[in-house]
Parts: sequence; C-alpha cells; structure tokens
Amino acid sequence: MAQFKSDFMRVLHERGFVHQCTAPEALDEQAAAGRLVAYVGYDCTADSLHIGHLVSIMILRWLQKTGNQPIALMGGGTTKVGDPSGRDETRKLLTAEQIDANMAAIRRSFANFIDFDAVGGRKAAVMANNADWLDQLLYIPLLRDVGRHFSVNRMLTMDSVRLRLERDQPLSFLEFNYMILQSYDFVELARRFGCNAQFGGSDQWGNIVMGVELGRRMEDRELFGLTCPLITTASGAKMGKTAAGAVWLNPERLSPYDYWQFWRNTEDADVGRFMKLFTDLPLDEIARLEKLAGAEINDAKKVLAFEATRLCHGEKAAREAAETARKTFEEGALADNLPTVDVPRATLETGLPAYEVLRLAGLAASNAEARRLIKGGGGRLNDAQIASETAAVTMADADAEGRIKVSAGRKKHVLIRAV
RNA sequence: GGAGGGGUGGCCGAGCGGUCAAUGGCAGCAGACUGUAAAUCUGCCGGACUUUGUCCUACGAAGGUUCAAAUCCUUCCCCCUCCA
Repeated sequence: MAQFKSDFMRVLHERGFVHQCTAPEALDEQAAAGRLVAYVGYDCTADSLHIGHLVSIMILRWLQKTGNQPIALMGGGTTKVGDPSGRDETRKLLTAEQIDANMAAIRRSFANFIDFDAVGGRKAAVMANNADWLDQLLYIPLLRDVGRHFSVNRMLTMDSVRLRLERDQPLSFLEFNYMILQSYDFVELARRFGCNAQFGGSDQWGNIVMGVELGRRMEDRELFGLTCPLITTASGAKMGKTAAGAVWLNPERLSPYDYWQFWRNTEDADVGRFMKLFTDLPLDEIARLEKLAGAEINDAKKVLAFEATRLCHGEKAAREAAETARKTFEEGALADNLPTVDVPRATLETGLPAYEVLRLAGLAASNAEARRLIKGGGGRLNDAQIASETAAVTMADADAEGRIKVSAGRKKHVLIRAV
C-alpha cells in the first residue's frame, strides 16, 4: 500500500485526507489513468458551507489538479428528506424555497476551489442537483427498481440507524429512506456523468458503501468510496467553532478578515496538519514551517492563514486581511479594513453610552452582555479599557476620518464610522 | 387500545410549594500569564432599565388551586418502555 501509481492517491495519503477506502488499489488505477469521476454531496440546510466541509472540497480540488474530474452535488432533493447520520434528532424540515435559496448561495463558494470551465487541459468540474432526478421519482417504480436491492436487516445495522435505535431516539420512515436516495444518487451520477467514486466525511461511510453496492447490483458497475477523517483540533474540540458560531465560507456570513483570523489563531500543534489539509503548499515547505518553535511558529500561522484565505476568498482579500491584521496587531494602528459598522454622525454627536456602542458594533448580543463585558474589563475604546459601562462615547473619540475603534478583549476589533 | 416512565436554560443534568432566573458539569465570553498558541488560575454566562434595586420573560401547551407553583390539580400535545 506504500506505493501509489496515481498522484491523486499519493497526495491524499501524504496529506492526511484518507480515513477509509473501499478498494484502494483499483481506485488508484482509475486515478492514475485519469478516469476518476468523483462526487461529494452537500446538504442545503444553510446558506453557506463552513470549514467542516472544507476537507472534502480540498479533495475535489486535488482530484481536479491531478487530472481527474470532480462533481459537486447539491442536495436539493435529499435535503428535503434529512440525513440522520450523526444526528440524535430529526432535522427540521426546510421549505423548497429555503433550499433553493441556500443552494444558490452555496454554489458560489465552490468557484474558488474548483474550476467549472475546462482550462489548461483540465477537465471541467460539474455541479449537479439531485432534485433534478429525485423529484421525478415515482414510489412504486422506485421500490421495484431500487428498493428491492436493499435489505432492511442490513439497513438496521448501519450506524446512522442503529445509533438512533440504541439510544431510543426516534427515526422517522422519511429519514430511514435517506440512505436509499443517496445510494440512488450515486447510480444516477454514474449514468449521467460516468461518475465512479464518492467521497465524504467519515460519518458518510455507511451511505457511501450502500451506494457502491447498489451500483454493482443495478448497473454492474464498479464504484469506489473514500471517506476523510473528522478533523478535530489538537485539544480534541470539533473544529470550526468561534464566538460567532461556525466558520462560514461565504463572505456575507464571515468576512475574509475574520476567516483569516480564524486560521491565524490555530493551535501550535495543529499548524502542520492544517497546512497539509487546507492549503496547496508543498510538503517540504510545510515541513520547514511546522518545525518553527516558540514565538516563531506565528510566522507559520500567518502563512497558513494567508493560503487558506486565498483559496476561499481570493488573493486580494487574503492580502488585505493579512495587512489589516498586521496593522491592528503588530502596529496597534487603526486599519481601514477591520469590520466596520456605520452609525449616524448625529447620534455620535449627542453621545452614546459605551455599552450601547459595543452592542451596535456587534461585539455583544445585548446591552446586558455589553455591560458585563465592560465590568469584566474586556471592553476597549481606541485600545483603552473602558472604565464605566455608561461612559459616553462621542465624536470626540473619533479620529480625523470619523472612526472609533471598539474592541471586545484584545482580539476582536470593530470600527465605528460616523456617517 | 391498556399499563408505566418522562418532557427543565446552547447541550447534559439536579430541583419537586416560598430563601429559584433555577445546584453542578460541558460549551461560550472576558481578565491574568503568554506568542493573536496551549495549559493553568479568576470572573461572567435570560432580557430591559434610572443596576447593591425594580420590572419583564422562562422549567412541553393551556387552564386551575394557593398569599405564593418548575414544584400540587385538570385537560391537551409530544417522546420512551412493556403489553394487546
């Protein structure tokens, strides 16, 4: 297993993308011949993907870079059912309109990671939507053509089902059908696009294996499945939680600056692993950077932040984020690119209590939270600790351009701009 | 359909007439120490306000008993287990 014929499988192993794989040798053959057409399915439960999805997106990226073809499948149809994998409770059902809106927002994220146009001899990536075929299905034909290949005995042993049953959590018949639909997706993509592999997170193993089997039974095709590990931080926490919640890929949800900051704050012990997974940097460069110790590893973190942000938001945004961070943290200067909130000049001329300013800046969810923050010594105005939560903030605190810097702690900064 | 058990804050989980905005743990936020790291220690952790206090909302839902209810009663909804 040490030697791979294909660049694709070699890269995946070297960089730590592989958790489980159905038929590694045969998959390697396909990849080496450039005949791999692989898909990853994405739920449309939110209007943005987050970094939890990033590992699989990076796999699609490598797939394309190594001469094979990626398919990003939008779960327009399966989202109507709800995947029970890894869930104790039934997902909330979304309306068709919500799903469509989410799908439209998610699509844009992919454009930065994979190419949907064939350029430089690369195969163009494909974006598909399983609503295109799932919405058309008829119950009896589906049962006869697809359902007969599934054994309920087998389905009951699948983690997604078994865990629910063992914990006495309800599992609706609707959800029970999810794996059948996902398996059918695989077959349908094989028919339409010659797709022969599916990738996903480790929680998708069961669903993927069922699809591989269905392909063999219905179409006599050899399909492959590969899962990537669940990425946790060195301290064991599930990755991707920040103050504001998930680390989103859409800039409307999370600014490129905050995205950069997320990576910049990576734990020391994770730097090398994350650079392998979330950047294109060559391995020898990564090896050099991760060896940095003590305060020097901060340089490696900046590289990680820049590269990861460049992939997601583009080179320009990454540069701006890095520059904003440099000014803010290294010079203590006021950088224009910090997240900015506009406040009417007249309001500031009258003066606002400090707690309200923190709330307006989005640094506290309520006035009470802002007051607590200040009482606890975490509220800052132009880098000076705010002494009293009712201290008035006025235009006198603004610089020549009418900007005031407010902060929650030492790391989260927002500009208030008088307009 | 019958019998029993249960639904508490983001999650887990105590409380079972007043001292309950509700013990504890996790998660989160801030402070100290540092390197925008980890670990550790400290504080905070429903909301509004004229903040050592007052008011509002909240223990599945709606009613009721009581000076007083997360705690008692009634009805309803939902979940689980066993039986049919």
